Amino acid sequence: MAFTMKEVVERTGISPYTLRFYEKEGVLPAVDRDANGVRKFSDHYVDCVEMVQALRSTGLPLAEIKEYAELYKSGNRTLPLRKMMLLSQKNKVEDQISRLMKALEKLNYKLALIDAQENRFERLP
Amino acid sequence: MAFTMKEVVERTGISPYTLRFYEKEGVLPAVDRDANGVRKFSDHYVDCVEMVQALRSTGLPLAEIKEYAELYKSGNRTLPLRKMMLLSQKNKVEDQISRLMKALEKLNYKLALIDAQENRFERLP
DNA sequence: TTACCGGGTTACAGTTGCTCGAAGTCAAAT
DNA sequence: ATTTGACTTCGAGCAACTGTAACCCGGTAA
Repeated sequence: MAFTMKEVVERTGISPYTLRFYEKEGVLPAVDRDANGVRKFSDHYVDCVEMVQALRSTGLPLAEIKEYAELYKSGNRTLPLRKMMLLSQKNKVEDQISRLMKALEKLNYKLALIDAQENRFERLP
Repeated sequence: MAFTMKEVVERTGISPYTLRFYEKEGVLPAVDRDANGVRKFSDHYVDCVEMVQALRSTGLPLAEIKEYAELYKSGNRTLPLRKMMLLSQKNKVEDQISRLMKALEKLNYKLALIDAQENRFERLP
């Protein structure tokens, strides 16, 4: 199952610029190419892309994602370290979620104020 | 109630660099100064800072926060527009939260895999 | 055949949102 | 007297893209 660049872009929502950028930076491994040098992405590669995307979406810097990828390549010896990284990131994500919830509350509060304000206008003689 | 820069930094967690940057960019209004040109922040100003922080923490670009601030300055005439901005941002925040939840699930899944892996090691003869 | 399309390459400039250092001023505190 | 901690402007640097330029290459359609 080999995907084209276009398909991977559709599947992941990551732009081709970014995919190439990740590859260049070593965040993603070098992609297989066909005879013409055209990238063909394997299922497993797409899984990698999705993992990078997930980590990135939590704000983990590329440098650390790269580190994680390298640990992954180094085999099972690095499992405990990778586990620690994931646990630490899990905590950060939980923090982020609660911060977003707070922001959401603030937004709702502001919206409620605006509603009150609007109703005051409507009640003017 | 006037606060010093230091107090505002402590209260909001925003760095002095960033506060000055926001002011310079017009995201925050010009601050009152004392005779020596030292910034003194009013209660209301700190509220503004917190609103900017909340909006920013949701990923709203500074340009749009600035726009919002300008609408705010223009008075009640702009209420409906501001309401729409807040509603749109509310939706985005909800999206973000659900994306983070997904990322969290993925992390938990990976962690579960690692646990399974670790247990397999422990069971080796 | 020619034209176009969609892919490839390198290289580099631009954007956003900070983050920080340099280099200087000034006033109050030790 | 000196240190502390504000302030100023300017400008560089960073992360993570995002996009442009200028080129190549192979397959398909008119």
